[in-house]
Amino acid sequence: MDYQFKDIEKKWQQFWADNNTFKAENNTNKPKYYVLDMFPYPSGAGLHVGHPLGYIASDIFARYKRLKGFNVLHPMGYDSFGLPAEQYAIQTGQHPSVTTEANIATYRRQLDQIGFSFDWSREVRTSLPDYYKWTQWIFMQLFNSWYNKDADKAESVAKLVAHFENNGSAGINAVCDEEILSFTAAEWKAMNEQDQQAELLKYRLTYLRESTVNWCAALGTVLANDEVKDGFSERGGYPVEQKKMTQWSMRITAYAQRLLEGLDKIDWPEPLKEMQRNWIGKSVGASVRFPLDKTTHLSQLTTDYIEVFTTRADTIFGTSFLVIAPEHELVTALTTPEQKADIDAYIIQTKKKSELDRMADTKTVSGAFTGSYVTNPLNGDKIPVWIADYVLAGYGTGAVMAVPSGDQRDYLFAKHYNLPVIQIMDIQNIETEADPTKEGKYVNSDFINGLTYKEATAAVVARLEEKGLGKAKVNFRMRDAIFGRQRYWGEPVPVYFKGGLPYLIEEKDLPLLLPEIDKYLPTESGEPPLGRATNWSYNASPKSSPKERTSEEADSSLSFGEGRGEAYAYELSTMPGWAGSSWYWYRYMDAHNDKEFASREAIEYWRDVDLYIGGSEHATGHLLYSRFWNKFMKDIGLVIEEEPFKKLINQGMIQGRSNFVYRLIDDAGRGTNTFISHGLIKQFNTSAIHVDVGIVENDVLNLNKFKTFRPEFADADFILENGKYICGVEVEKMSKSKFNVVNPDDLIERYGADTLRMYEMFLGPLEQSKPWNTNGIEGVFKFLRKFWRLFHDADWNFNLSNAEPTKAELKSLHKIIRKVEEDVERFSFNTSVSSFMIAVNELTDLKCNKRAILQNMVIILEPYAPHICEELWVLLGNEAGTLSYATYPKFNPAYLVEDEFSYPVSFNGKMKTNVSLSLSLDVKEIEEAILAHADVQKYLDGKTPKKVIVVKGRIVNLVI
RNA sequence: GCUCAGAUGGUGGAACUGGUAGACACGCAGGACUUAAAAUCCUGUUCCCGUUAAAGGAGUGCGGGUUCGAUUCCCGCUCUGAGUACCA
Repeated sequence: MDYQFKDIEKKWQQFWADNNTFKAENNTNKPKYYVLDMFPYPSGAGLHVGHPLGYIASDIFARYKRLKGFNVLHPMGYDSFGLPAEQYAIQTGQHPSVTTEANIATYRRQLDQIGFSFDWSREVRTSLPDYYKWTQWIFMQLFNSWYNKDADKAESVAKLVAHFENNGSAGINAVCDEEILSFTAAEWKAMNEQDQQAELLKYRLTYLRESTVNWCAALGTVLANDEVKDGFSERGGYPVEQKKMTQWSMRITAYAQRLLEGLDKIDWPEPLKEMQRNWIGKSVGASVRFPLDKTTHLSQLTTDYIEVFTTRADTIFGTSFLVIAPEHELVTALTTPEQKADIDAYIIQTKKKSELDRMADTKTVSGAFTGSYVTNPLNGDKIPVWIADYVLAGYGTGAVMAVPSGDQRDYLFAKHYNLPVIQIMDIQNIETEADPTKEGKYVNSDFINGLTYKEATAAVVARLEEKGLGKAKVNFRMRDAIFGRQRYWGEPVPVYFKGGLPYLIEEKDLPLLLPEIDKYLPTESGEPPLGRATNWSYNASPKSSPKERTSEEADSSLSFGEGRGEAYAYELSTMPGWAGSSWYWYRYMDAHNDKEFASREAIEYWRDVDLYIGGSEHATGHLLYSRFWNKFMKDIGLVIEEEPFKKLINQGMIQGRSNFVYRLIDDAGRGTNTFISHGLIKQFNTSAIHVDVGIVENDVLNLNKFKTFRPEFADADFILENGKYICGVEVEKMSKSKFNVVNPDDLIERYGADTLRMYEMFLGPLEQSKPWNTNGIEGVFKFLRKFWRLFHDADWNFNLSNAEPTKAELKSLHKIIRKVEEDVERFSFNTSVSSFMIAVNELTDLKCNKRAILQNMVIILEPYAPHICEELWVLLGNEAGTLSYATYPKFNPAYLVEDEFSYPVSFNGKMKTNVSLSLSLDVKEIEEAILAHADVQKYLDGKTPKKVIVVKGRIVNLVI
């Protein structure tokens, strides 16, 4: 039989499913290997050819490792809480769980037909109660922990309380809110329960705090910084504004330094690490206190100084004014009566500016003088205090010392408002712009005059510390992560409120189920959708989704919780999208455990992810939060490894490749029904129209299909070139409206899954972004047919010989063994596809039909094209289902050694000739034989070369 | 603006630590088989000059450098893509 991919693929997919062929064991003597994909959000659109790219790569690697004798964990699941299902629910009333189930079914069908070796028995879905039970449980652990800076790790709040009871707040060095109280043990014990809880909340790793959030009115929720792009929501592109709200936050900043340091120990792409480093944004500098000038001031001030953060403490003598953010807490107190009108007007003007305006408008200088002064802490100079919106309230202390000679923004501000510009370096050129140089010696700088940058910085910081007016300080750009969303379709926060303070529900009551509600919209009073819930309940039986829950199961219902305003009520916001994905790789280790998130034994065996493949778009979201939760879980002894993902590969984005037809425009400017081939459009007035890539092959339009593409094209005319209509091409995002979505189902229907898998790899380097182009897929399909043919005779009978392989056949085999091993280990899958083609071409030329060669070929090819290989494996007489655990053939270099070798000979680096010699020669003999050769003599033309260079015993260069 | 990645035939791409640039595939051209088409197979295919064949020259975005030898290393520039943005 010819290669019948449809029958073969269906048969083996069924076999793998029926026999749990890829089920991973938690107890074996084999070494473990954990290959993880970023699990998908099951969207309604299903998979396009870009989605499986990373999954195919990881599947090849997982299958390869299995053949190499590893116990491989290669699971898949769904990140199934998310906005689109909820948006759909608002529009249609369809419960999000129903939409989600349907989408998952589509995803599963599409994934199955590509032939992945996933262990589906470990599937997870973040929206199921038996999963989010543990997401809630981890939230509770975070709530019950604080960060001890002295131990540099998270510790339990119980320990903190014990310390308070014995020693008061003294001796605690914590990452916490700024306005903590200081108290003795006796004072602590004298506090009432409510005050104690309020104080503890300032230490907890997940805590409630009023903060400025990114509010998206259209989505009715807050968004994390990484969910906002250019002032618009990443999902949906709605405007986002700043708003003060009381929100759950995660104290990720406690881990800033460890998140930064950990990057040096993991094998991730450098650009991705760089993105995380920038996001964490460590800057080393000093905080400096500028004492307020009491002669100008103003009784309501509660502080004696303004604190700034600077990375250039050495420039302090160049400070000619101070700028604080318009939102700074001291603004009102600092404003003198004469300046009040100016300041108020400026604040109103700033508030009106949207985030977008502020960004578009970075060149305009604006600000206002408060009327107050501070003094320079080192020389007592009187310095005016201004407000301006180029200073951000959220970074550092929200105040800067302005050094116009060294900072361009300060320079422009000083020029605009006629403030002094003080030169501080002898070689500084400040005629037209600021010069931030660190070269040269200081001038106009008191006791650091004449020093260099290095000496000066240390001297200034030392003097500030001596005076108690400053100290060296490290600042991070990263903010604590907002952890609440005003949405329905997410994990309920396992918290209720009493007296306005949050308390955890009891662990034994987990999970707190997502209640049913009548409408998926905020309440009339503006509460999140969960404000509508009247039937909160605990403890669903495993596997049930909210929709499937029966009334008996819900009989532990509690009927309070109308809203946060009640004396005793549930939290109404839900967790953000990243909650469920921040620990899911541990659940795969022990997916059905209902006692723990994963058993200790499972965690000790699997430990961490050896290889993680996914897109770089998660660099500052999922990948950062996961590292954060992992470090926390390690601190409290839940897991073993400091970093969760040892090696990470980013697969590139697959872009769309759009095709265009060109409609002729008539003299009146109207579109006609005549279409011009792409090569001829310069001669006509045309307009480009997207055309479905499905009716175009190799950029040639199928005219008949085009006529049925849309009714108005039914009687289209064409102006052709060489009898063909050639379409235009452009690379764009893959999207339905551009008619450039290529569906894997169609390709599998036409060429089969093995061809699709190999073609996706053949397309180019895994990590590189590239447009999808189906044009070359035939080549891979032909290759698989040739491979099939190697095992069959002219009448399609399976026909192999047991004869001894020839030397040439063994050479072909061992070349490919070595090549594929090298390629897979360095994730260069595209080049190994080419090497397979070369090997099969060679074996075809040799008319090879030797069992000893071809059985090994089947094993090597299995990771790439598993279906055809399974089929051939059984035809070879092996038991079905044993291929995945066959022994990978061992490379033997002896087969590649040749008797004679053709030495390329170059003259002054330019290739001129080849000389065939016996391989047994040593370097000296090669030199002599080369020089004696007639062709070489001809090129030398009587001259003697100055030098003869033999490289790696293979290449010869003569220097004349 | 800053940071990072990249630029190789008509196209996707290969060349691993500096050592025969263009593997492999698509496309294209020609041929075989066929009544014909499809399928399959064979040959050619970087550019220029030339041709019966040969021989020669140029060539990895641009300009320099190091080296016997550079797609690869160094310096400067152009362009493209990604991330980030008043971060003090």
